[in-house]
Amino acid sequence: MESRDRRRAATLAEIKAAARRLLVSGGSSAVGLRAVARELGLTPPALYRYFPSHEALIGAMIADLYDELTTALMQLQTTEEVPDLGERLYLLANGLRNWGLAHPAEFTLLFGTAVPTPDADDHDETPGHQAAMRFGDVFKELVAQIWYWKPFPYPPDELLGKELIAQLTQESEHFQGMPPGAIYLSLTYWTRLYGLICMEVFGQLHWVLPDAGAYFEAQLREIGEALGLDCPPAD
Amino acid sequence: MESRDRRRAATLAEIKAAARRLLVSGGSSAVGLRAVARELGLTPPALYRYFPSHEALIGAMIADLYDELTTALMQLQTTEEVPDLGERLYLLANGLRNWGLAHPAEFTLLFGTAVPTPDADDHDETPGHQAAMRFGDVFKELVAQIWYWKPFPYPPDELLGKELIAQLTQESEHFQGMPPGAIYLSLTYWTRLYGLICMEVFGQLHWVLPDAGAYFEAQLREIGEALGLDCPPAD
DNA sequence: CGTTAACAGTTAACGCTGTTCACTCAGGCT
DNA sequence: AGCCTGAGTGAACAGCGTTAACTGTTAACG
Repeated sequence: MESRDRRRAATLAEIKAAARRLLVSGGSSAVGLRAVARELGLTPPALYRYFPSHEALIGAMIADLYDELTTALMQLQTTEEVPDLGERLYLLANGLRNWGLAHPAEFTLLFGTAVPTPDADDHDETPGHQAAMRFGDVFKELVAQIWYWKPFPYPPDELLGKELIAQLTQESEHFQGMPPGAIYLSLTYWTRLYGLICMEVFGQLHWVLPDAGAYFEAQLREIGEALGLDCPPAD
Repeated sequence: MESRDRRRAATLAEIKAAARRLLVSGGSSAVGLRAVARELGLTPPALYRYFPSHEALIGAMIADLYDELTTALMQLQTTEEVPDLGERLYLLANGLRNWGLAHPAEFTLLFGTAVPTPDADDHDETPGHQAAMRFGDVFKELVAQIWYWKPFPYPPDELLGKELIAQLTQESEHFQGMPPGAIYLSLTYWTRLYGLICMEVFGQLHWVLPDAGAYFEAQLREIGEALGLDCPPAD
């Protein structure tokens, strides 16, 4: 006999699975409360035993997607033994890109939606936010590893300005004590990667490059080189 | 007495104005057909005299927003006399950023939504697509001006790979005959700008930098320097 | 000038959505 | 055994995009 909580957890998983299915097949607008209920052979109000609102369901799905992406990227780096840190950066970047291209609906939900500002008063810790931070940590960790394995050259503080240096210094603890200039450079490459992948997944790059694969690789090579890693050569 | 077409054009403008108002105040989901009608004191079916569907209304709004952004950026470069091309790049980049920060809902609608792939068969020329291309041309033009004013150093072809070079060469005509390496560099900076602004507007940067202004300026300085332009110093 | 046709706009309705309330009914706990 | 929690249902409400049939006004044409 299945324990009550177990049954509940099972249906909860089924709900999220159905929601995910609808998201993939029809985009975020297709994942409606009624549609999910229909998918499970339930009546709409039944779902309110599991989620207080439609928005909460979407939020839970976002958190799950972040976690899925995070573990997928981490596995990509650990399963295949990769002693080379350059290879790991390459795997991480390509993994993120491939995930986005393979799951455009999910990617759009995670990265193409404006997240409400934390309001600065109290960091509203929704599950989605926490999962997003865990996702960011993957990159931060790798970057710190690269730094402490072989420090890379970074721009002098004068170029960045006092204010930015101050802000970056405050973030130093989250980057395992890296100097602000190195954090700046890491951030630069992170935003470059993000912009690249967003533009490609959102189709914003089609107008100039029908296939952005080669472009992405070149960018990756450039970044790896700047970080002092040896990357596979072009062609 | 107002001509019939004039009255029609007027109401059409009012509809789009109301839609815009709703977009600003409540995000894209607030732009409903019925809500727009309510805003104008009309009944919902009346709007079908002006737009064949709700989606068409949104599409028209997207096209308008692209055009508004495009002309705003062009005016920014022409009204104030700016002989210096570095200043113009600075104005363009900051103009785009400021527009995005000032109009997050509109920005999200334009850049945070996956545009359906052109299907490669026949470039479906919706008004939105055309307007998006006009927007892209602003950047292409400025970059070409900078290039022909004072060519900037670009990476050697060996670093980019044959395939990418071939793709970029094909786009050379849209960049006024610039060499592929220079197009590559221009594209690099465009994607960097895009990623930077997207991350900031979508709130993806809050987690590491509460105020991305200084960071953005440093990035801009870096880009300007690489293009051989003199930019204002930090602080 | 009078007729006609096009057009803006309305009312009513359909099926859809998220959400709430009152209810049933089975399972687990004391 | 009896109660009670909780999963699930049915009916209903308001709002959504959309369609059809209808009204009145207004421009155009014989």
